[in-house]
Amino acid sequence: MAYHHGDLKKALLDAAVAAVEAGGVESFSLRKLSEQVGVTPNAVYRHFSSREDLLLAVGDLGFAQLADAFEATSDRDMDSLGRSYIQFGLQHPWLYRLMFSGRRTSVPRAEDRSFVILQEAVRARAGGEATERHVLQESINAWAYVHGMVMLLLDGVVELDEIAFSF
Amino acid sequence: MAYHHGDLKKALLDAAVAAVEAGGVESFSLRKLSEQVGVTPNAVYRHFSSREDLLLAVGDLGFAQLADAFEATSDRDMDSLGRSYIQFGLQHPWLYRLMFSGRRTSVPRAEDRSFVILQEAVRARAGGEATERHVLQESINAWAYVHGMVMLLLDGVVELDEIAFSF
DNA sequence: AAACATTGTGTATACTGTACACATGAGCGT
DNA sequence: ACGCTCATGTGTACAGTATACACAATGTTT
Repeated sequence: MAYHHGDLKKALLDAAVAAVEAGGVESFSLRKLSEQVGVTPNAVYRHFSSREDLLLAVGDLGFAQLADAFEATSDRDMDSLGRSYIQFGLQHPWLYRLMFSGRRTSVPRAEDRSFVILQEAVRARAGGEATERHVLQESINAWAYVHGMVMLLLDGVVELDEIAFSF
Repeated sequence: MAYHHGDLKKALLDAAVAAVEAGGVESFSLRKLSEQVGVTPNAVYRHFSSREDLLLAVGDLGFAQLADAFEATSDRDMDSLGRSYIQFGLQHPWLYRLMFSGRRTSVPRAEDRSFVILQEAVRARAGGEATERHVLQESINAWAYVHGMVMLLLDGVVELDEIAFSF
């Protein structure tokens, strides 16, 4: 048997992301995952303390990807950022759901690159004379708006062609 | 053994709602549920074709409760309705999550009492000369906004005292 | 080469949803 | 009142799940 897989942790994470994106959290199984990677179920426990811990890591990876997509948007006005955000959600429906499934007691924010970019856009639009609290509140409002829109789209409550997205 | 429980279906549904509200979908177990109600696990299958089917019914019940709360709001302007909506979400965090967990291929809307009330509020604010399409779009926007806000609150991303909720 | 730590395997357990055959008893027609 | 029928429950069984614990294989350090 080939012990020492190479970088099993990364392999597991990648496969886990793929599995979640394919079928969602509910269909995700440690055993199936380990079999795919070609390793015993228990091997997973050397790198993650539990299934839940692994899913948490997958979620973090999702947030990182989202931040990447955010940084990659050329025009950093609120409208463009909003569209990027929604696009990401639609491209990674199950991963996005996992990120906001309430597993983590608190989703990162201050440390989050995405939120910083959003706040800058809000500040830019406000035009200089805006209190920090106002910027924060408007950022939250904007986030809530696009987040809700993604969720409604993912749930099939609304269709893309019937929404009028704008700030 | 006491066959014919009386109204087992209702008893199961009630207990299921309670279980979901207590610990969320992931901790929900058919066996624990049946034990609580005092019946064999398989008895459940006389009334629901699967665990998933049962959870779907629980979700529907959640939507009905939400509509009740919506109808109970005295001032049916958008602000009051929005606050009712958010309050419901915060009072039933796990149930609310279940309702928007993507189990149902499409969440009801046209048949939904809540959405009708929302549309009336939007129409009232628009002041008469608004196309139906515009009313629909604004309703969706409003829904996305409050829905996203509830989700961010439930996830602990934002706190109640730092949001500035308004339309 | 020998000792040690890391990272995998093997075995076992308790729990899950659910399929299938059977038992119970309520409500009906006679 | 009797027996038939059928809805609604039980009993048994199975495959799949996460995961705890002891052990084996490998990589690393001395």
